[in-house]
Amino acid sequence: MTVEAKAVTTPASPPLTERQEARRRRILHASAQLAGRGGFDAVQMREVAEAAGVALGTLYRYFPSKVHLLVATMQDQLQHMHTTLRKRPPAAEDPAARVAETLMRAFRALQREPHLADAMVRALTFADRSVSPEVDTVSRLTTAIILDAMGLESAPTAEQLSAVRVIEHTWHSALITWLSGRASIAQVKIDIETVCRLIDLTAPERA
Amino acid sequence: MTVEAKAVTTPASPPLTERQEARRRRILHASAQLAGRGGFDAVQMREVAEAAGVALGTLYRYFPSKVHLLVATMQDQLQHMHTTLRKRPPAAEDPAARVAETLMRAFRALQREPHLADAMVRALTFADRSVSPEVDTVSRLTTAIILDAMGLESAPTAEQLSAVRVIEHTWHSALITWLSGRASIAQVKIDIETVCRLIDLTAPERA
DNA sequence: GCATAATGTAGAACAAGTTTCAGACTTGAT
DNA sequence: ATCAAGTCTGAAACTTGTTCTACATTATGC
Repeated sequence: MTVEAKAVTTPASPPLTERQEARRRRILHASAQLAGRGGFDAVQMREVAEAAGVALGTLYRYFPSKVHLLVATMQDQLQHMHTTLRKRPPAAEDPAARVAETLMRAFRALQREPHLADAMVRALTFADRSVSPEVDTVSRLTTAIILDAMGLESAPTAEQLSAVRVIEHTWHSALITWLSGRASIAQVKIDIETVCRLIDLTAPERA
Repeated sequence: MTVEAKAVTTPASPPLTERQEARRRRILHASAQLAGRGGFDAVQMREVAEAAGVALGTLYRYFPSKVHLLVATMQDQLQHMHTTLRKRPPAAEDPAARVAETLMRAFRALQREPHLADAMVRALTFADRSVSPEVDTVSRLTTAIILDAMGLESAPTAEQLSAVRVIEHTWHSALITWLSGRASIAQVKIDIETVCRLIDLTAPERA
């Protein structure tokens, strides 16, 4: 039996009423919608507010900046992705290949909505300290997805966690180079496969 | 005798007059100056123009956007870094350690000017397609630095180039996490050392 | 049910990146 | 030396993220 990842969710500061939850949802939906065509620049706060049927001030109460909004959007999308990926776990045998397979699956999903990917990833890497908690949540989610894919029997070692961190770095940065047209899909694939080799290197057996 | 990296410079589109070269230099200096305290946000185009003693329109003729300006600033700084690093090549024996040592040295240099680092790295990862050529130049420079540090006897293999790409990804992304306060200096060090292990993995001897 | 604090709305106002434009200044070829 | 083309300047205008304000609506404790 493989290790279950702990639930990775927001701390849910104050409980929201139903209408508030609905507003929040409408906002995130509008955000993803606008991001879907046009990417980062197309997500204009006024438009998001209008599309969500909410005043600009309210939008800012829910998400204190455009970057907060887009990072929350990413969190939302990642959640979906995680459940989707869990449905059909990677087929490969060794952990490295499983992780590579999972990331490539995620990558193909992103390719279907490149503009949305652009908005989310750009926001993620552009986020400054004021967005750290939210970005951290996204990071934990990503880590959970990768650890899931590894299908470990037991808790990961410190070395393995380091490898996962590096994989995450590569994942984000490779996405950026692809989104900005400086790397091909094939190149991203190679980069992912290359970095996943670190997993073999840090397998506990080899100590 | 180790392989000499080819010169990595800008294509130098139209030759600039002396006064233009001086203007360009003043602009870059002002940019680095302002970035040095305050980071990305402190680099305000009007202020750069004023500090450089040029009109706003002129600034935009030289650098078509703030991101272009900051990426050019990074290019400039990297150039310095490269020559500085070359003066004292890394002491370690194996290539992986040499690269890690070099990157850590660069990292320490950045730590001395964290705000400047912030401005440059944020601009680099935020850059969209319109800045691709400039970002590419920065990337080639970084690659050159890493290959230099490896101290190869012969031209790098495709595998080694992949490893270098991944190292670069990790380098940028790790810097981001450090700059946004989500990773400690120690953590960045670990990440760098972890990813550098890929170099051993791709050494031609092991084929 | 009511007082009140919190939340939401509309819209103006502000900040900084970017664009535009008319006129002055350089430069380079003749 | 002169004319044309290209460059620079100063200043205003425009765009979009963000903040603020005055007022309406909703939620909550009593």
